[in-house]
Amino acid sequence: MARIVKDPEIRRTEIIGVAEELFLRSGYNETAVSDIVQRVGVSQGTFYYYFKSKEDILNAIIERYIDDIKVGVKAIAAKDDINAIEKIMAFFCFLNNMDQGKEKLIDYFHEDQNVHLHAKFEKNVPSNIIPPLCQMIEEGVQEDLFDTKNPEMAALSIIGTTFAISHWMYDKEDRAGSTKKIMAAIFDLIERILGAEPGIFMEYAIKMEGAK
Amino acid sequence: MARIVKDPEIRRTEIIGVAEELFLRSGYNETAVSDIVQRVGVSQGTFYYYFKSKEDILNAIIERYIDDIKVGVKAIAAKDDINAIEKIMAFFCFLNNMDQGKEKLIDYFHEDQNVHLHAKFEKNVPSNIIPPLCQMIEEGVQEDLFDTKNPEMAALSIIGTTFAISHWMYDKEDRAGSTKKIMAAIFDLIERILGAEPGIFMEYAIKMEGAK
DNA sequence: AATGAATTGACTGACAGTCAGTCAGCCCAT
DNA sequence: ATGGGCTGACTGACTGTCAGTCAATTCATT
Repeated sequence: MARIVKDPEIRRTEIIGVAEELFLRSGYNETAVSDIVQRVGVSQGTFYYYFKSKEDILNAIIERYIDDIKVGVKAIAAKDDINAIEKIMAFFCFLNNMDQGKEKLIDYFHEDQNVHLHAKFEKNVPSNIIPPLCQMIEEGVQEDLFDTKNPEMAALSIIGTTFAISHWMYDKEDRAGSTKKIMAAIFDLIERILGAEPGIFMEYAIKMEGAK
Repeated sequence: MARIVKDPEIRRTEIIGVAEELFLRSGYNETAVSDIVQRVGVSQGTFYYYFKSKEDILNAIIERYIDDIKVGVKAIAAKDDINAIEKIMAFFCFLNNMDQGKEKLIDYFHEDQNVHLHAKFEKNVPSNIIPPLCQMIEEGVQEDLFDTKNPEMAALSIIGTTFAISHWMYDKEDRAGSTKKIMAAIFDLIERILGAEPGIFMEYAIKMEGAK
């Protein structure tokens, strides 16, 4: 085959991109390293020059997602024109709307073939988003919007609750049904966990809806 | 090899038992089907006579765990000499103390090699324990111990919170440290989620501690 | 020209899964 | 009671696939 040398950075990114596409389309186990290299147009050896194993490239993909999240969340946390409640809401919108080109990440993850990807992702998310979320909560406590002794635990509880509910909704078939009702329930739970005034998140949601 | 015919029920159980042991000891990916059959003393073909794939036997193992949980939880839910708070606490003790012979399941699951097992497990737990947990919560609402409009969401939140915190604790090294403090934090969160009187879970915990 | 980094692709070993065939033990006709 | 037929548990050699290796080769730089 014609031998094309590229900047290692580019090559690496190229391989990751193709791997990601194939993993999401067909699943991690169902995608062979040979499928990846064929599509990139390099040899099997090149793959192993850049990644020490198939698992390794999966980690690299996950890391990219996590980095995207980190950047987005940091940007929200740094804003100074909105209060803690608005930040936490923006944070949720951001997480739920994260996509990978054409489709929502959250949709991909709930396909059964992607348990492995999903598990790795959820295992790594908390350590990266708890700190900024925690910071937002502390901010809210200072602003007297929230009342909690342990912001870290509250942050964990919110993340855990969100994961659990999103899994639950996916296993039910009628998930198209009542997004509104579920949002209300999540807001209610977050308010309780944070010790916020009942109904205040919904108020903000309506206000923000009206604003645009 | 000497040909020994056994009751299919026995054989199946035998194979599942060995597979479980090897998966937990060395991890799912690291255990070959040939390892399993060698140890059971049957041929490769026998394995595939009973299970349609390697993944299939993993599902069977998970199903056994889930069944154990179902039985335990049902027993707690059915008790009529304790109230909803005590039931929920009993439920947590039960989950945390579930073991597989010598060691806690929760410990196994947090070893990195067992992500696959763990992910499958957590994916299947909610649909089985939400209903009875939900029932306990409804009971508590009727007894005026809890105040929530949506017991199902509360149950999900509790499960999600518990998972998130237990993962979090495992990733921190200092987890031996302050079990007491974490328990207090979890109780606080559960009280908030359920709309229970602050501190009431801890009160019960102390009472129960004293009782034995 | 020499050095090292990038690339190749044929190769290996391991493993999941298959399949044609064997055999234990039961049932039933003689 | 006995043996022939039958079923379903069981065998193990075999296949195809795939992750990962490595010696050889080419390209870029100095």
